[in-house]
Amino acid sequence: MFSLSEENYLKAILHLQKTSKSGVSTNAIAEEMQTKASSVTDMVKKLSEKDLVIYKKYQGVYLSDTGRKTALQIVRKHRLWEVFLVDKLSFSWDEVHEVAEQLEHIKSDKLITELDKFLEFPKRDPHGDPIPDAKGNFHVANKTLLSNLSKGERGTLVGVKDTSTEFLKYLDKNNIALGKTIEVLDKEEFDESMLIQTGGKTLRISPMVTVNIFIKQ
Amino acid sequence: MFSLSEENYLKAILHLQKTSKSGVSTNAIAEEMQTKASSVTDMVKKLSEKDLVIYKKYQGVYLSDTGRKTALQIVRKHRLWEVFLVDKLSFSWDEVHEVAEQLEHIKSDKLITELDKFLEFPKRDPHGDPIPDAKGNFHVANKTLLSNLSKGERGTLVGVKDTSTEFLKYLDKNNIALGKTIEVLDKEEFDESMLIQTGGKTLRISPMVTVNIFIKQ
DNA sequence: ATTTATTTTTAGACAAAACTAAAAATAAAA
DNA sequence: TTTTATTTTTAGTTTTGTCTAAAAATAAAT
Ligand SMILES: [Mn+2]
Ligand SMILES: [Mn+2]
Ligand SMILES: [Mn+2]
Ligand SMILES: [Mn+2]
Repeated sequence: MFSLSEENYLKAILHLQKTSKSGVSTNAIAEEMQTKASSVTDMVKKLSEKDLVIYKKYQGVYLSDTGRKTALQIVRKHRLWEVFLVDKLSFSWDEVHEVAEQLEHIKSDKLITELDKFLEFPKRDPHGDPIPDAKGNFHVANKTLLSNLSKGERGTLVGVKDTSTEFLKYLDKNNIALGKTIEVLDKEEFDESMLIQTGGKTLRISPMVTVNIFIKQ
Repeated sequence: MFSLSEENYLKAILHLQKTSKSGVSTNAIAEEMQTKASSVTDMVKKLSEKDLVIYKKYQGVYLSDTGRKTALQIVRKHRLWEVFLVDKLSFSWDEVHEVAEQLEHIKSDKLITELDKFLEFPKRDPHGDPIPDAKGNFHVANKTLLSNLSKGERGTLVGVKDTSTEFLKYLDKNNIALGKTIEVLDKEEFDESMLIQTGGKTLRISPMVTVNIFIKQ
């Protein structure tokens, strides 16, 4: 259907449009895809030809309905494979992304239907992100950043914003994990750092950490 | 490491060199890969540059040690994925090939190690073909074609030579399956057709069938 | 409202992997 | 052993996706 490259562009645009009211800029896509702006312009023209995006010169790019649907199916595959790797093949959550980046491009409807069934229809991936269903629908959790909590408040860790290996390994090292309760024992006004309690331990974390953890209260 | 195309060429050459004492010809590769001879020459030069094959103009091509090793790892991945699809995702043996052709190119050592473990180190794929281990070693079964059996002889079906969907579906339809016992009730001299008994049924099969079934006596 | 800076697009080039058409080498036939 | 047929290689294109460098458009600053 679509090339590996086209699929990656669609996914990148889907990701970027969540954090911008207007169209997604050429430079933003280039940054996200680790490529050059001129390459982005070329590809965006091609996607526009195929009616996967709406594009007017210098005006940024928007996903069309089919473009959005296609992108959501790639995301679905990516996240289902991540669940597979963690639940069945004992990967840790910081090891799955690279492999899922490859697996998400395998073309087979039956494969993904059966994988979903085999995994017992998971609703979230190992990082807490929702898994779209076959029609592209998914449940958006009402979550907030840990940085928004005040002293004395508590909640459950339901997701991470930064999914880099470095960050995830840092969390592992400090016993901070998905599903665990976090309580804000203290919040330093000066640097916005927090003293938290989780997994039976008390530790101080910097704002770089608190703005990358999603909490459900 | 190697491109998808390079990997497919190596696999094709590995496959072809089993049935030819001398070097594998350009035309044979072209036929196997559904491409043109000129394309093969180009790629063979490239593989030769990378020391994956030994190639002298007009003399055919041979796999080098690293070429053979690489090809065997692709075969290993292909067959492990086929086992996964049949054993875990309820694919039938005639549906797996196309998907395995894609999955065999996923690059991750951990993935294949863990998959092997998850499947409990299978020795053969759903078509009875041996699965090379991480070092490229595999067990060659002493099997013979059903067509070589005489009236009265029997054996177990341990493999198929033709793995096309059409052939496999024909076998399914007639209750002929891997692991089942087959007894030759009669052999017609004139057209080499056979009357066989398997799965509690008696049926007559043509030589097109008998030369594509491997038996262990 | 100009000037300056930034972003985006165009123009031209390149590498990978395929193709067609023609030339060269090898194999088969006369 | 010539002649003919087949196989293989070369030469020149094409497509996809990328790049650099330069031009054009938009945004920011004076
Ligand atoms: Mn991921
Ligand atoms: Mn994820
Ligand atoms: Mn196969
Ligand atoms: Mn097989």
